[in-house]
Formats: sequence, structure tokens, C-alpha cells
Amino acid sequence: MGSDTRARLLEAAAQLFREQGYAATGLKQITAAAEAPWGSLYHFFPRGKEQLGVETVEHSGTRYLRLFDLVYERTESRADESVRDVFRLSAEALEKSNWGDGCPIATVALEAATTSEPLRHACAEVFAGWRAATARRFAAEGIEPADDLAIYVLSAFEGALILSRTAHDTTPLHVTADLVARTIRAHHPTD
Amino acid sequence: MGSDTRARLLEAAAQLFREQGYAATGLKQITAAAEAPWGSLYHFFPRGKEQLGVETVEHSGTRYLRLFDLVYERTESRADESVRDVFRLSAEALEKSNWGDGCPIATVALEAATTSEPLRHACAEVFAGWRAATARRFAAEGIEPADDLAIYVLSAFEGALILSRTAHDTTPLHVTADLVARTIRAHHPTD
DNA sequence: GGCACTCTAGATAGATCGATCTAGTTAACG
DNA sequence: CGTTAACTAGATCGATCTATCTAGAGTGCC
Repeated sequence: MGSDTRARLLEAAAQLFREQGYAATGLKQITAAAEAPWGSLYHFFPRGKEQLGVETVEHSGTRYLRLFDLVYERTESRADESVRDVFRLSAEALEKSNWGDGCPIATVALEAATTSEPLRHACAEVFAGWRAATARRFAAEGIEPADDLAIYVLSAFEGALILSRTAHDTTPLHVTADLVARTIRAHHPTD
Repeated sequence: MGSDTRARLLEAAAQLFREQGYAATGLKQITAAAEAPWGSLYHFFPRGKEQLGVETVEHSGTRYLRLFDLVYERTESRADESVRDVFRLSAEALEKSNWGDGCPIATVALEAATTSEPLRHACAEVFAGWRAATARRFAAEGIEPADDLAIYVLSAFEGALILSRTAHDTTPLHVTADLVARTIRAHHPTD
């Protein structure tokens, strides 16, 4: 039973969707990258590309959520420093991947916003999960309004990723991180 | 000479790229939407889809730049209020268009980041132009560092647009607008 | 062994993709 | 008028797309 073909397909799809988007990625390209037989794709994802897309978004989403939580759980640093860490880590990953590894959801989310309701919904759920995790971290430190600040951080993060990736320059991520972190610090309860 | 076929093609391409992205939009679909003959497309854009893409990005970019400038030039309101206006106007447009009219550049920018250097470059130039216009407005009011703050505003704006469009809910735009405007206000010179 | 089930392997269908090509039509200008 | 260029119109090409289909290989269970 220990076949990992399905996992490899998800992994390859995640990488390709992240780099070049959903519409530009062919199923043939995914099976080739996963070194998986064509027949397996429709065995594991009988509803075709859209199902693969939805599951890939969920896969990338929870994987990234764990990354956020990992950073957030280091409570020796304060919340504003955690936020800055997220930006900094993403900037590193972006540059190291030759500007390929941006947000694994954003491209698909924009493509699907009006073209595929299941896909759009999956992306919305992922964003909501990220926001909730960030809000929890803020609330745990008494930073309020936690939910609004989480939305704000996520917005700035996604936007800075776009600008940096498009410009091939991490400056937007670093500049935005500084100003966002300052906002969060200003909302720390006086201690 | 007064043929507007070329303009109609650009307009239709801009709308379709904005709604569903570059890769998902076929040239046939563009000519159909523009009510333009297939032959005209390669007459006006002999280098094909990529050339049309680049010119469409430039077209949408300068059109949006004029919109920014229009808001920014209303100097009776302060810079932080102008920023809020941009967010609010976008939220209205987004909702009224059934979540179709997000950023006309972002989707293409993400798709092209690793797949088409000319297209990516065109998007980067547009973003740079928007940033410069915003920075000029800030500098004119003594808000410094103008360039960093412009990057920050643009990041938050782009990200909030993604979140709102994906969630089919303008809350991210409004929440982010409030917090960003507060940051800008805090950078006003004491007057 | 024999049956059932999972997964692999790839041929193939049918549609659509971007791009090229040739005619035909229209307009500009001498 | 005649000539040239601009533009329209669409057939057509090869490639590629998603999806379906059949056949076979592997595996566990009775």
C-alpha cells in the first residue's frame, strides 16, 4: 500500500502552481515532474484538474500554516518580532529560489477568483486559517484588535510578496516588514 | 485611419486578463470580446500574445496611474485620507463588478514572474510608476521617508485586494485601509 | 490457486491553443 | 483611374490541452 505517487503528484502540482500558476500548468507537466504515470493522476483525482487544484491548495495551505505556527510559537521573541521573521524568511526563500517561491496560494487565488468557485473557496479557507493563526498569536499577547491586525499583517505580507517577486528585489518585503512590525509593537499592551 | 480595432483589442484583453489571468485567456476569446477579426490581432500585434500582454499591462498601468493621480491631486484632503480613498474606491469597484475587477496587474505579474521576462518587466515598471506617484504625494506633504511609505502602502493595498477578492468580502480592504492610514497620519509633519 | 482490488501504463479522443498563410476588402493618394 | 498600403476575414497547421478508455501488473485475502 505504501505508494507515495499521490503525494508526489500533490507536491509537484504545488510547486508548479506556485511558480507559474494554475492555468499555465498542464497535467502532463505535473505527471512528468512527479515522475508519475498519467493513468495514476485520474486514479487519485477522478474529478480531474480542478480536484487536484483544490487539494493542492489545501496541501500547501496547511504546510504553510505549520510554518507560521512554528515561527509564532517561539514565544521568547515578541509578536512584532515574529511578524518580522515571517517577512524575512519569505524574502530569503524568494531570492534563493530565483523568485519562484512566492505565496503558494496567491496566484491560484487570483486566477480562480471568477473562474472556479471550488478553487476560490479553497483559497479563501487557507487565507482564513492563516489569519486565525496570526490572530491567536496576537490575542495571546494582549494585542488588540487581534483579528483586524491579523488581516492587516496578512495583506501587507501578500502585497509585499507580489511587489518583491515582480521587481526581483526583496526591498518591498523588508521595508513593509519594518513598518508593519512597528504598528504591531504600538499595539502591545504596556508592559 | 480612424480604426479603433486596436484599442478595442487592448481594452478587451485588459478586462479578460484582469478577471481570469493571462494564461487562462485565449486569443480567440479576446477577439470575440473585442468584436475584432482574428486577422487584425496579428496585424496589430505581430509578435503575438506576449506583445499583446505587454502592451495591455502598460495600458492598464497608465490608466490606473491617472486614477491614483486624480485622487492624490485633491489636496483639500490630507494624504492619509487620500490613501483611504484609494482603498475605498477599489472596494466599491470590486464589489460592484462581482469580484471581477481586482488589480489589473497583479494576476499577470504573478503568472509572469518566472515564465515571461518581458511581461514581468512590464508589470514591474507599472508598479514602480504607482509607487513613484504615491511617493511624490507624500513628499509634497513632508511625509518621510516618502518612498518607503509608498512601498508599504502599495503592498498593503495589493494584499488587501487579494484577500477581499478571494473571500468575496471587502472587510480586508477596509480594515487594512484604517491601519495604513493611521501609519501615514503618524508620519505627517507636526502642523 | 483464484478472485478482487489497487495502481500503472499509455493510446486515443476531441477540443482548443497560438501562430501562419492566403485572399479579399477597404482606404489613401498620385 | 490605378496603385499601394492598411486592414479584414477566416481556413489551416501542428502542438497541446483535459479527459476517457482499455489492458496489464502488482498485491492481499480466502
